[in-house]
Amino acid sequence: MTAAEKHQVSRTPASLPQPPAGRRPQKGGGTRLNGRAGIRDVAAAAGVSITTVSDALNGKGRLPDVTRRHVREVAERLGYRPSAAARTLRTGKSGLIGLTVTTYGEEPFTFTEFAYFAEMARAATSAALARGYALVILPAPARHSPFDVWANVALDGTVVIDPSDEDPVVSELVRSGLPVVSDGRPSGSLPVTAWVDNDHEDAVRGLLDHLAESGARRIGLLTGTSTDTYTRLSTTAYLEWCEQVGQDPVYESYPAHDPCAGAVAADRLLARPDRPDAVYGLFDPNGTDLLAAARRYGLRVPEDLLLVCCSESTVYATTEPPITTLSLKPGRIGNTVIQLLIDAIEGIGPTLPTQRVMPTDLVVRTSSQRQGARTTVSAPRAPD
Amino acid sequence: MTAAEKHQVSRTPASLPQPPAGRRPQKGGGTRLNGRAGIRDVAAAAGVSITTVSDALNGKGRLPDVTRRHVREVAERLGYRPSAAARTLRTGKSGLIGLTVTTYGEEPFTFTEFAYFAEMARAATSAALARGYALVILPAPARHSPFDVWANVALDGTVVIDPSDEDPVVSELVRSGLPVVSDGRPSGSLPVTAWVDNDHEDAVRGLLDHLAESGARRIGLLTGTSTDTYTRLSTTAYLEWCEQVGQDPVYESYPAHDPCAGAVAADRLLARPDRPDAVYGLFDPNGTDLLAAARRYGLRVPEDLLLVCCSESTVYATTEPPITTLSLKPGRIGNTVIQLLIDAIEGIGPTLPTQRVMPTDLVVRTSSQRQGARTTVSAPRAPD
DNA sequence: ATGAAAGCGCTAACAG
DNA sequence: CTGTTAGCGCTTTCAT
Repeated sequence: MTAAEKHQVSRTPASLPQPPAGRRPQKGGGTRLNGRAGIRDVAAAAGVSITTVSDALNGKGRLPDVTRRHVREVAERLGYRPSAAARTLRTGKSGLIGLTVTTYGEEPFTFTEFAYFAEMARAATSAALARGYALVILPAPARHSPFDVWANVALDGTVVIDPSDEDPVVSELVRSGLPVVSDGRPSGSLPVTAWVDNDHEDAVRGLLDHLAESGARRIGLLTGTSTDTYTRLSTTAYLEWCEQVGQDPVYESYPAHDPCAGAVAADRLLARPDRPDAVYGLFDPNGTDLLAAARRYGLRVPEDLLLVCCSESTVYATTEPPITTLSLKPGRIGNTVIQLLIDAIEGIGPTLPTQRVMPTDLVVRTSSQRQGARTTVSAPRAPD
Repeated sequence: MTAAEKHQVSRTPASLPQPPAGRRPQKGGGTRLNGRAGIRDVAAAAGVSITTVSDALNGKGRLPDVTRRHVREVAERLGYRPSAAARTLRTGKSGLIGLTVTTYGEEPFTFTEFAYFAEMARAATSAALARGYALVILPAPARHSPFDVWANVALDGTVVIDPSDEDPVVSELVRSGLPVVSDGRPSGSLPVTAWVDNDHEDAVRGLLDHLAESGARRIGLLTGTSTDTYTRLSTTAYLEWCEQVGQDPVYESYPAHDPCAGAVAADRLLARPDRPDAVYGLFDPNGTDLLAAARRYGLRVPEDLLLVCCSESTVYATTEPPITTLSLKPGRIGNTVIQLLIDAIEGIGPTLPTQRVMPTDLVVRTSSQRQGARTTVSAPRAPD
């Protein structure tokens, strides 16, 4: 006698059967699952076994087309929806990818706050969906958040945007064997599965060259006080470039996540005795702030001051004048991050770790083109 | 050593006698779970049963504090992470909430594309997280799209932004018993669990009054050709308002999801023989487009033309001149939607259906304040 | 106070 | 080709 038979119980509706051995409802019978049909209901209704149902629905076995079609029909008729939870438990794959962005400052949740994140997230979501995965938005690991949402979600992998040094959650995830791909080089020695980042140094050099082409003699930098790799690499590249062309560095730093501090720093930069005749701002709002500051000091852009900032915002196309921006192409990054992650999840691709450096895009507008400046482009620097 | 140690010693780890049928693999034994510790490993290591482990970790049973602490310690030491999949399967709750936005036009995925969605999603994510849920971004159900993703994720409920008429996925979800809360009144007879929306009619009346206060004699409208409730309600309110004050309606419609069409429509509106001296644009980009069109026709804002548009974008604070905007307060909506949905999921609150109408916010800037116009604000209309 | 056992619904070996 | 069976790892009565 099989276990099933042993547990078999008559489907007497209201009668209270004695509780011994099995309370299992009849196998082919009643509707469970919170009123919805389960795989066994479909099997019964279609007159096949649950295996056949599973195979028919997943295109797995080598069933005759008739059976397959029939089962699918019955399933449809019963409004059968397979339980994702059961499938996940069984297969160990949830089809879910976590997406986290490190929050700066006091803000609880800065997702979509900045054009960069918004676009990156959009692209990532889209790319994941295209490969059959969905994204779960998860909070940056605040120290001891109330619910540990992280623990309650079955993830196949995680994307981390701008992981901070030694991020505890990331290490934890990696240690537990979950693939983690980061947008931005991991600072410290975070052992991510892979990372994607821009070639920030190259971008800065290119844009400084562009400003110099436009006639800039002294280029200033608006940078951040934080130690993330973006800020660090960009600033270093600036300093090196200055040294190379023999210009004294002129820069102001401020805490990048403080919106007011940026405006103040922009002002400070233009108030200096060694006022630059061109400025590159590392952060999105710098363009607006610098423009405002320039106005206060009666500086015309681009006649008296050339301006470039790093931003994904479209507003700089319509400012007065339009401002040249460096785009990090977050969409491309989001897409790449997801491809890498899913490859890792599915065991495709190299056995890691992988890193991908993506190009940036300088969108040249009026603010960086001085009237009468040469428009020829200098030959690319020789690789040294 | 500690009480824990004592506990462990007194609890002689019962070497299990051979189970009757002997089919079951060793219960307290080896490490499964893809190399990670399972609840049974913890139980064995702590010298207790898996029940006790579960209770200890979930704060459920009435265990002595010592046991609880001991179990937690052991779990921590083994790096035990409970399987979310198993928990979900067992409890029927995943802690996951779906978030969908109906896509317009051909775009594959417009999530975060518009400031409204971005902010709404941000707030919703934040609110969900605060109550222990995470959001899963899901694609709008394109006609016969890979429905797969929807079927492969265990959802406790879903948020739908701007559901289209008779959205098949929504009906399907509702039919299968899943709570669905929509942002925006469901068009047609979509049987959502609850919905949240702005009082669009009131908003339009208020803003038209404001324009009239500022001296507008003929207010034009830039509206959409689509039939969604937002467009419909706003347009109707406009027409009724016109009738009420005895003004001939002056409006242009265009397909709202087409970015170029908006600029053209703005131009058309200002090119009319019965050119309005004030315009309200229903969609985000209308402000910029109208400003550009006004410039082309040599109209000064606000001297010759008053301008208001519905937008969440911050750019209108810094345009020349700054433009008055109607904010729908997407953050508030996102938060409310989530509260309603989680209440429904957890069985709190009214037995539905619920609907919540949220106020809007007119951010008055230069573009709607004609020089010399009265600045007093009319008393709010009495509730009728 | 603690443990044994029964599954949640599904998929994957392995028999027939 | 199709069915039987054994769990995936956890929560939960129920019995001790």
